[in-house]
Amino acid sequence: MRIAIIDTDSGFLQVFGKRLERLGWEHRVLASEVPVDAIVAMRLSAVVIDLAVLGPHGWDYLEKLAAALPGLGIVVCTGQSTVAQRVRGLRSGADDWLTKPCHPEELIARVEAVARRRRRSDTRTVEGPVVAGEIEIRTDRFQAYVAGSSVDLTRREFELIELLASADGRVLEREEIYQRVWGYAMARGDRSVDVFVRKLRQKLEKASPGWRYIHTHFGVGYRFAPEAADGELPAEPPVANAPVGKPAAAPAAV
Amino acid sequence: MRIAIIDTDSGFLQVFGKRLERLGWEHRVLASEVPVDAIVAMRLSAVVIDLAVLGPHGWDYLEKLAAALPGLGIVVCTGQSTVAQRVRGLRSGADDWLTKPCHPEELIARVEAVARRRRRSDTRTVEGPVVAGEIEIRTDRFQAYVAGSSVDLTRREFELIELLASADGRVLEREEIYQRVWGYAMARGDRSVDVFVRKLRQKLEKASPGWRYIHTHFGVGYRFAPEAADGELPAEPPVANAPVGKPAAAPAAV
DNA sequence: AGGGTTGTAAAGATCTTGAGAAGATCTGTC
DNA sequence: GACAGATCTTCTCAAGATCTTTACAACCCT
Repeated sequence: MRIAIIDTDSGFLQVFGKRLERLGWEHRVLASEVPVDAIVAMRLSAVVIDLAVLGPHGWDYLEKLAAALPGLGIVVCTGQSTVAQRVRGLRSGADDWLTKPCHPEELIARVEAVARRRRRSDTRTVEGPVVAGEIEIRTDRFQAYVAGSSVDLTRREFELIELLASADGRVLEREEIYQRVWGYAMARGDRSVDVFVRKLRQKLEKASPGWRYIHTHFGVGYRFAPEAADGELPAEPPVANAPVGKPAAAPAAV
Repeated sequence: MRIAIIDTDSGFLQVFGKRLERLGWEHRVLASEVPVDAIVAMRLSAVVIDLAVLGPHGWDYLEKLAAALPGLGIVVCTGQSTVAQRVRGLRSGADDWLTKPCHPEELIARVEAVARRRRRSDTRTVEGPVVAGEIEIRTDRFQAYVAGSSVDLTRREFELIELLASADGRVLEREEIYQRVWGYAMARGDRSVDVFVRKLRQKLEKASPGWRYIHTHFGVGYRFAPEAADGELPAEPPVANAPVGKPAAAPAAV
């Protein structure tokens, strides 16, 4: 959840900001009017605006903002107001109007409610496809491709490779993998993860021979990292945290 | 605009009702709790609820309603309440919460704001005809054509193909399809989507043999992509998602 | 060398989908 | 208001995919 707050009321900002921190929402405070284009660039879920900060042309701004970003949630949180003002604000494109002083929890709940609606429209954030080695992982198709042709992964296989690939080179333990792909705790002695890693390796090997993608870390788990089979490492910068025990590729021989 | 009001406060109902008449909104007053299914059948844009009327299990009702009709606007308009209650209501699925006594104009503006947000999701903008493979989808006529002659799709069939085609190659899960075509949440075990996909395939096959349009993604859902049956792919760019609404490659074949 | 880990394979269980068709519902007409 | 036709739902069955489990071999580390 990414939101921006256009306000200058330091007390309000402090209380609200603290709450947002705790929720882990990315947020940004804007002390004054910001060009609509800039707001567009921020890719926000919602904005909280105190119309008083914007002065008389706040109405204008509201309309422009709403028109430019029909998917953006707009919550006006401002001081005392008349019914006519609130109606005007809502008609201008605001999704909600809250009067200060207000409880931060209520503001958050209202922002959530507004964003909930919004989310439904542009479901599934169109993320750029992830590319690793020769394979390309496309979340929007639940499938991986090599040179444009499908690797024919099943649902579980796809979710597994997606998880591994998104771990960005870290080693993932079986428990964690299971938990995140299957959605519940792994029973002791369950070998499902191993079995699926094998299936994945098989399919990847067939589709992209000459590359190794999934590496075993004995006694720990698996790590995803595209690696040309001939030992050519695709310029992997030595990240700060050296993985437990085995830093580089073990069989770096050759 | 069709709305329902679940309330018993005659004064409020009278004032508000009169205002609605003047606006020309279809509306219906429900004096007590009504089964969620009945609400579904009413095909509403929004409901206004006084939680006090429903008693202690109003929260439950709110949740059920919101879950069954994710697209329905829900505005709670009720007497004095605490912040905690409002937060709970909003989290349960209410889109807005207004405290009585309230000005009817504000209530209307809020219902409008909520409905506006809702409508945004099923954006039915008038776009030029979409062409995919041999078929042409004309939103303005609620019909698809091949070589100028109608494919004779029923309403649901049309809405389904329109949705799939507009997804631009993405895989859509059954839940999402159902939600967007039928307008409410899919019951577990409902096979309607499958049945309609079959009907669509049948009609498309008859009208445009030699092409495959709807592809099954086992365990996930369906994906729309015109594809000549002989394996000729109509030049589908491997990476980067093609811009929406671009028939593009379609006529390449033939 | 030995105990615990992992790779491999295959059988069996489970879940999904395609297909047909009966039943329910809607719509317009008489 | 009853009727006929179209449309939508729901149900069942069977084929097919996928997932889970089990067994055993190969492997790693101490």
